[in-house]
Amino acid sequence: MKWLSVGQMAKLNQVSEQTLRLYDKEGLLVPCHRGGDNNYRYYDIKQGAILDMIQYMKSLGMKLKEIKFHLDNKDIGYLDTILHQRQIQIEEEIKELKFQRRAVERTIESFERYRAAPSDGTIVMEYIGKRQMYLVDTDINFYDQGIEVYEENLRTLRNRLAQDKLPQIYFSNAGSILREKNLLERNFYSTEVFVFVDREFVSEDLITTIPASTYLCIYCDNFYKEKEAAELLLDKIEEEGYTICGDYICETVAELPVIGSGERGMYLRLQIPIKFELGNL
Amino acid sequence: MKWLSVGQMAKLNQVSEQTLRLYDKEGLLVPCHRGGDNNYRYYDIKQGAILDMIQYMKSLGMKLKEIKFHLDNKDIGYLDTILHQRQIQIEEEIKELKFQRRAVERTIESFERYRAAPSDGTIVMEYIGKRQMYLVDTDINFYDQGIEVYEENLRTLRNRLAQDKLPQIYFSNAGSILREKNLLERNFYSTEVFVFVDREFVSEDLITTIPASTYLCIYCDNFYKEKEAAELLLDKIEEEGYTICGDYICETVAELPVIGSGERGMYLRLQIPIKFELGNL
DNA sequence: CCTTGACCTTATAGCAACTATAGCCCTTAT
DNA sequence: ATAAGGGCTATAGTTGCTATAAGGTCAAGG
Repeated sequence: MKWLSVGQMAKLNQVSEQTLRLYDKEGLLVPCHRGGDNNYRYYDIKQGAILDMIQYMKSLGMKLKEIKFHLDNKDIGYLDTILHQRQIQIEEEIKELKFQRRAVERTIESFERYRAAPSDGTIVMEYIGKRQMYLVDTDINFYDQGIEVYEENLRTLRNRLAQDKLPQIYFSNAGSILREKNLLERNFYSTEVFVFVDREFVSEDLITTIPASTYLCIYCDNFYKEKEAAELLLDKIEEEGYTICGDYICETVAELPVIGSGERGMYLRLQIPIKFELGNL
Repeated sequence: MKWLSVGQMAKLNQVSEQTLRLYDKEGLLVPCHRGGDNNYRYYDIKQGAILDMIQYMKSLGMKLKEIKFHLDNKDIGYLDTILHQRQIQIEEEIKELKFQRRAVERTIESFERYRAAPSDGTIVMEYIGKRQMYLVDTDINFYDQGIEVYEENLRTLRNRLAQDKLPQIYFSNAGSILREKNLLERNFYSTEVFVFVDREFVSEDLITTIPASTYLCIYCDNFYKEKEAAELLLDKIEEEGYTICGDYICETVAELPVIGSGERGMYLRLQIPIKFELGNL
């Protein structure tokens, strides 16, 4: 029967010596012998089985103290319970990661769109497919009062998002909606903010769908210029004789991490859905 | 322009006051004003945008110091890099979790099989389907030298498993194989240990496949009784006139967390594949 | 005017599972 | 004699908070 020193035991089991000393101190894995004079730790190779058990339990998300309790009490039924708990936990973690994956993808797309986007003030016609949004009506018109109130509305949106247990990560692409009726009157009155979401990740009843349409869009790099840019857009629509056929959407194409002024650095795409009079075709 | 106190800012943004104070101290989010006399922190609601950014970066797996560096340096390209890194990382994490999910499932099954298993010494005939294993030849015969050498072989297996980047979690169901040639001569000589793995999770070239077969099995609750039990099995096969048609497998049905003696608590299923002579049908 | 309670301040310790470092001992080989 | 290589213990650092203590501030009511 040969004994192993900490170093040997550590190498054999791919853990650090420190870890073994810690496990000793915590009573998780006490070396089977201590050198009488030099006080060295000596392990039996068979103790590797305990180390396996510890690592297995650790991978199940158990804490060292739980593991110790476990090894001390040799309670087999308990492990079974933990395995089932862990199974549920794993499902949740996978779901969460899939959420995140989509959100990161979305952000990358958004950056790409930002890079490829026309410069500030450009007016373009774009066809935009059907979109889903998570919409919140805050009952507070932010066009009246400037960015503070808009921020407050965003907080509300965020909190609702949390309430409905949707990932905060969607929050990186917020926007606002101005209803057709107000738009036609050039009455900038909106109390509704939203984030775009994915149909497959969010339950039906929380979603508002925006139909596909051709939009006349203007790009805008500053929150304060939104109204002005939107007016330009409306002028253009009148000039060309297009017909507005839905709500105005102010979409944050990219939220920039550069917040020099202490305010959001935004790149906006303002969108008005239009259709053409027969004569224009 | 109204200021928010820590408490208000915290409530509005769903973080704790402590967290805000920490971010202040670390220079991540410094309140825009400090009350002259009372030294209270006062935030501008617009600073919520920075908090959003921080939380977003945090969700991307960045550390506070990295985030600070980032906010200080306003480096937009870097964020893009991080997003791509995070994407890869998420993929890996999902893969790892799927691995784990399967492994936990496997362990639960294994417990169930243990509970339903015949008692020690029972001989049963069982049909067992095709199985995949990750096999390692250690060149050291453990039947010669007892459990220490077997343990050493398991260490080798584990290290190879790690080398090939397979999840350690498979390790909970190890076993050994005794080749047909040696089996027929009742020569207990084996240098090969294995873990069962799932085809879909492990690349082809690392896998050894065991064909489906009818097996004569004996159950055994102790490592030291393996040889003896296996002899009984061989006796039975001779007695019944069955023909051995493959390698002997010693499978750990359940590794018990109960390690009173400091040794592995095992429940083994010893398996010998057989076919029937025509006359026996 | 004083108290009460809600709110703010700072500083310090705790968590979890290690890792890293310092300061020391012992053995063996050069 | 000394240097290398192992071992020992004790302590501090890591990360992003949370919790607590001990005290200052503020608005309202008796």
